[in-house]
Amino acid sequence: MPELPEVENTVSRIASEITGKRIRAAQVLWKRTITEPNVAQFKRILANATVSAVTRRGKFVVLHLRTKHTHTTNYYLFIHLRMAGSLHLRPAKLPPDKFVRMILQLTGGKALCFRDIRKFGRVSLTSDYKKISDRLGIDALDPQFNYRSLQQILGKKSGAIKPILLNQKLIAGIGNIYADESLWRARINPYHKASSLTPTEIKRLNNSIRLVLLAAIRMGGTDNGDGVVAGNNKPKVYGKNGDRCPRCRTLIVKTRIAQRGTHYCTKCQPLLKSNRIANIF
DNA sequence: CAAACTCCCTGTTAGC
DNA sequence: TGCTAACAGGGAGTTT
Repeated sequence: MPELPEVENTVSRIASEITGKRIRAAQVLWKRTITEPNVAQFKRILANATVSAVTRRGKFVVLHLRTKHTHTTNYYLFIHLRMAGSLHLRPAKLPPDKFVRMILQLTGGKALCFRDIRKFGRVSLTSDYKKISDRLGIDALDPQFNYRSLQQILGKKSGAIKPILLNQKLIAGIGNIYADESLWRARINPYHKASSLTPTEIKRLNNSIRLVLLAAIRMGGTDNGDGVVAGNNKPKVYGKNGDRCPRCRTLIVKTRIAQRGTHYCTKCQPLLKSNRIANIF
C-alpha cells in the first residue's frame, strides 16, 4: 500500500511529464473519490488549469495548479492513494479499465489516470494549501524532523509508540508497513510507552525512520504482495509473522495494536515491564 | 482528551 | 472442488 516512499516515487515518475501541461478536461468515474468541491465545480475549476508543480506532503500527491478565468488563482489538487490507489500516465485515446476513478486529460495527448480498486482513495481540490497541510504533522522526511522534534512529539504521550507513528497529525507519511519496519530497525517494541523512550532510543528511532524510508524510495517502493507497488524492497518484519528475524533468527510474531496488524521480533525488540503501557494482553 | 469503534470497499485467502 | 465468511488497510467521523 502506498506510504511516503511510494508516494514520493509516484511524484518523481509523473512530475516532469505533467508539469507545464494544461488540463483539457477532468472526468470523474466514481463520484465519492472527490471529497471537495462538488463534481461540477471540480470539473469547472480544473478545465484549462495548468500544472505548475507536483509535490508530496505526507502521503498526499499535490498537483499545483494555475487557473486563468477573470484573474489568476492557485489551486491544489490533493490526491491520497490510501491503500490501493495509483496514478498512471497513458495515451488519451486508450479507454480506462473499470478501476479508474478519475482522469485528467492533458495537452500533448496523454491522460493522468487515478486508478483505485478499493475506492478508498480521495481527491480534494482547494485554493487553500494550508487547510489540508495544517492537518498533518511534520513530514517524516523533512530535514527539520530530528531527534529534538521527535522527542517533543513523544513528550507526554502515555500510549504505545506504534500508534503514535501512524498518527498523521503528529508525523506525516508513515503507514503500517514502515512503522513496523522502523521499530524493528530501531529495536524498539511497538508496545513501548512513547513517553518513556530514552534519548538513545529516540535517536535510534528517528534515524531508523529516515533510513527505512530512504531505502524504500531508493528501491522503488516496497512490494508487500498486493500487486500495487512494483518495488524490490522486501519488508523485514511486516507480513513476516512465522518467518525468522533477519537479525537474530527468532520467530517474528504478529499482534494487534490500535486495530492494526503489528509485526515484531520479541528478542530484538524486548519490552521491559517498566516500559509497558497499561491494559495490554 | 484519548482511545475505541464504525464505516467505506473489494480482491484475496482461510475455513468449511 | 466450490462456496462463503473473514480479513486487510487509512482516515474521517462518532461514541465511550
